[in-house]
Amino acid sequence: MINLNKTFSTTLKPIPPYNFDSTVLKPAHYPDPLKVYEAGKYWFVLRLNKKVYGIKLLNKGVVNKPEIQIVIFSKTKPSQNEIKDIIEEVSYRFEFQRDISEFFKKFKKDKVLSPFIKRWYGMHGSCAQDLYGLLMIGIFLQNTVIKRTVQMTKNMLEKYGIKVKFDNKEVYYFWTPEEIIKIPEKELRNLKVGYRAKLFIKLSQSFIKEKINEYELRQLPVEEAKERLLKLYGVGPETVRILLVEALHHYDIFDHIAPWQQKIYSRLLFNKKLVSVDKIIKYVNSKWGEWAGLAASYIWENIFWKRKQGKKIDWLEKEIRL
DNA sequence: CATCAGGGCCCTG
DNA sequence: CAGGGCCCTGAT
Repeated sequence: MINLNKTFSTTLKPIPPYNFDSTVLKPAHYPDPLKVYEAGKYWFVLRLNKKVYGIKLLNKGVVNKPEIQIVIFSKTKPSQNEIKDIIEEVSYRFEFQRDISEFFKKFKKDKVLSPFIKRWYGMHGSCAQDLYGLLMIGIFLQNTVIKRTVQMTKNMLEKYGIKVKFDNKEVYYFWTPEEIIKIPEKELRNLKVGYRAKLFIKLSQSFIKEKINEYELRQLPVEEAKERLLKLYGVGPETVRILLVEALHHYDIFDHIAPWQQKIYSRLLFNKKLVSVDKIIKYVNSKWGEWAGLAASYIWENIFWKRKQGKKIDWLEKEIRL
């Protein structure tokens, strides 16, 4: 267990509109011990430049005049440069400086989208993990049910991850690639991750050897980033979609739908049980173009927020199998 | 008790 | 390009 103390705090001003809660928390995600959320508050662990920080975000503003207090917890007092790097990284992950007002201007009167925009005005995409961390999550999701995904995540984090205590919260984060490649595959398999054990090792080796540079990937156009990520062993169309949309924040891609998602989109967009994947993709892209990915997320997250807020949606429960 | 699909992907033929 | 196999687990 790593104990961290409060060492720095400041207030940031994201570009409006910025909706804090719907940006930091994505109820469509499976429950994990990687963050703690309370209304207007968010705790997570940041691994940056070989150091470990606890980060607390506090909503101090409103959607049209957003202010976020960021509190840094660390072992030693961070230097000015360290602080600058941390703030830059957190700003990227939560899109404090991304102006998406164009999206709202363009679609506030859109027949389909307008009610969702009204409800979640200022919601951005976000990802508290780095690319490597999200990739690990992507592997946990492969070819299984959510219950087992949750179990595998817990097993692996408790054995090989780091448990960080700060601000009276306990939050986990992932191991480093360097650490996990030293573990024999058999030992990983003992944690009931199955064939994924091999993937964790191979992928971690790729991150070290091929020097997969997240910062470089962030600069690439979506198709180029996609091409590079698909070269990774164990990364296919669904995992790459997760990485592109969440870790690399691409709003302009909507080209893959897994079967369980197909059922949900069919209901949400067409009010039908099952519409072909091809038809859904064409519909979303033709309607919302370069904003297709973000538009889809407004419709997608909305139903999961309703669920989180206690609304019973029988057909949805059947599809997500928690 | 046995069988099987599941929030994919790789490999083979 | 289709289809089998992979790990394990809860559901049937």
